[in-house]
Amino acid sequence: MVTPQKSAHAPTISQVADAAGVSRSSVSRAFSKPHMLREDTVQHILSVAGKIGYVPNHTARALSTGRHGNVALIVPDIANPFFPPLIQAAQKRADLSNFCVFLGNSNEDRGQEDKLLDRFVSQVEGVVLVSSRLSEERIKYHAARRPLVLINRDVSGIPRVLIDSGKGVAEAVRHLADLGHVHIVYVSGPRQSWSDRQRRKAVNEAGATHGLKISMIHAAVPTYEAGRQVAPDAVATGATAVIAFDDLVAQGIMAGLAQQRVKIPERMSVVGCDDVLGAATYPALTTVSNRSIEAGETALALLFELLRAQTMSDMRHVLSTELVVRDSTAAPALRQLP
Amino acid sequence: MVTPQKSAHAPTISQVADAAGVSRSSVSRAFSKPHMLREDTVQHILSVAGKIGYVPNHTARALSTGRHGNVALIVPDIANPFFPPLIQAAQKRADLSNFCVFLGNSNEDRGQEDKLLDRFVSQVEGVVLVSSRLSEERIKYHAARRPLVLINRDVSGIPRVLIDSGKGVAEAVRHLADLGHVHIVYVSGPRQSWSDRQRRKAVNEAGATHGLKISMIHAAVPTYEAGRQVAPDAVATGATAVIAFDDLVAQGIMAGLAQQRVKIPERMSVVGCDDVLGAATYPALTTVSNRSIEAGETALALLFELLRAQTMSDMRHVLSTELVVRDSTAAPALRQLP
DNA sequence: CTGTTAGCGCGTTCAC
DNA sequence: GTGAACGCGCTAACAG
Repeated sequence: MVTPQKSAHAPTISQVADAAGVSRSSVSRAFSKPHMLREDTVQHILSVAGKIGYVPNHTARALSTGRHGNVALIVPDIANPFFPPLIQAAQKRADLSNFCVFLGNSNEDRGQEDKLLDRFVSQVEGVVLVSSRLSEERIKYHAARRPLVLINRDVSGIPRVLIDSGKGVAEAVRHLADLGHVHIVYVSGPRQSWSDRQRRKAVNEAGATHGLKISMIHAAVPTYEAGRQVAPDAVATGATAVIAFDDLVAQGIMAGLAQQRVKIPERMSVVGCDDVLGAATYPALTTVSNRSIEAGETALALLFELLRAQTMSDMRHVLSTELVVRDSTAAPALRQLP
Repeated sequence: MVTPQKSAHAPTISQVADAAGVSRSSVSRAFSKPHMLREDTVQHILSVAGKIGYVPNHTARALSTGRHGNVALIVPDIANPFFPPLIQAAQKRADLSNFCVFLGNSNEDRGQEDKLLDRFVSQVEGVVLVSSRLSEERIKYHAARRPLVLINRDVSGIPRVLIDSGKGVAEAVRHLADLGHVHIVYVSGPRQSWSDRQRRKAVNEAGATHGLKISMIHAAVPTYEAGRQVAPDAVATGATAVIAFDDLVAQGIMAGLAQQRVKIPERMSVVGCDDVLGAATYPALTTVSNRSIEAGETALALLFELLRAQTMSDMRHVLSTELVVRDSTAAPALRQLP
């Protein structure tokens, strides 16, 4: 039998005070502002507290100070491999400042995101919204209630960290042009995605610069399966190289191509985005770095700065990306066999 | 400029009371026990509250009631694809009961895990520990402070949810035996892992049952890279099939084999575990299902039951697994070409 | 340096 | 059905 002693009330500050023969404020200080007490009284109090098994009550402290030592981190889909490293980094950074993080999963749903925010607001000091699906209006509403930092969402007036995949994608286009490709296809991602807009724009612009023909195909959702399904369409465009919205889609495309016996990279070059797969595909995927870890760290650093300064000029931190060349790209076959 | 109005205090229950011309207790009741008030006064209070923008203060309520509406979920490595679905499921289940979840990442470090627990204890009503690295003693200590449920850790007396991969692994061995394999190799995972012990035991026992020769190889960490590195060793054993600790290792092995031009499944069959990759490998990986989603749901259901009942008989919920046959296993080549 | 006095915002007795 | 008083555990003034 398990009998959690909920009733066996945890020791309070008063009990420690009595046992140590001091006032409650002294006990409080011994824990939060030891430098205000004499060295030996601190030791005495701490030892008595330890004996009794006293642990400061976080909730009571928060009610009194308004400081909870918690931040909220909301992502659209924790199962998407893009986010875990970001979350981990954010967590690590928070821990450094002795903060705990509430993780929220909006499930790509703005209603859910709104609801989470409401539930969190009264127990956190700040919020980080990653790839928010909220309207600008709602974002501003929440930002007015609590310090708030955005990742991969560009709302002027709200501190934000942007991963600019544009540069990396442009490099990818150039890389392909250098290899001798003259026709490439971009497989786009979610319409509402800020990132997709960046990438599409970069493909078009860089394509124009290098005089390439650009085709566009749309993958409804950024998943392996969606990628697999559009693979034939990609081949049908006549392009000799494909740039996918992200690595998952790229991986699906590679599988689809393999099914059709289209050799990679000989007959078709493939480029991913976000580098979430590492070299774990075969052939190893050429992709665009993501810097999501730095994004997580930076967002929290920004948030803590906001908390400290109480005010902050319109911050817009952009992280650049670059191409990571592996084995899924090569010169097009036709050029090699003149 | 951004100026979060920390000082623009959120509306309190008193302000609502004044504005609505009722006492504070009435406002309190309107939110927590509406049935104790007349229908129209509830409506009135609620509408006034909405107009003012009042939101009940979670912290104050928790201090008063001892109920926070939060649970802690601690995992060893959020970036391991095994956990996100579990976390997501747990979150969904918690949301159903209007609970928020604190996510903790122990980073495979028991010290960190202990520290997280201490930080969480005073702001959560219960805890779920996934694949805990803590000693039994510490687990029992924490379980005595708060209702606690374990996932993939078997400590008698503590409610626990176990994913028994043993059955699925046994099926895998049998599957290979049926295909005609007579010598297989198991690539093991972390020594401290409860799951690895289950799997190794199952391989040995099922191997004996079917009269197979079993070799053992150890991958220091369960990663793609570790798998890739041991691939040659797996070939060197002379086995015609390999069962890997998990899908990541299996994927690494597949890459390593491909480098050596060892065809899969013709020259070597590969079986993974946990089914975290879906069919996203090429060839699609035969693996053992994981049921981590149910584990997450069940653990939270158990926890809420514990919270409700205040006591619970020694619960040990085990989830069985099964083999998922895809394309990475086949009859050994030697048998096919007599 | 240390003790005293007020709250933080809310839920919960009790009377009315 | 509704209001007044008290307490949850702690910290922030203010004394001394």
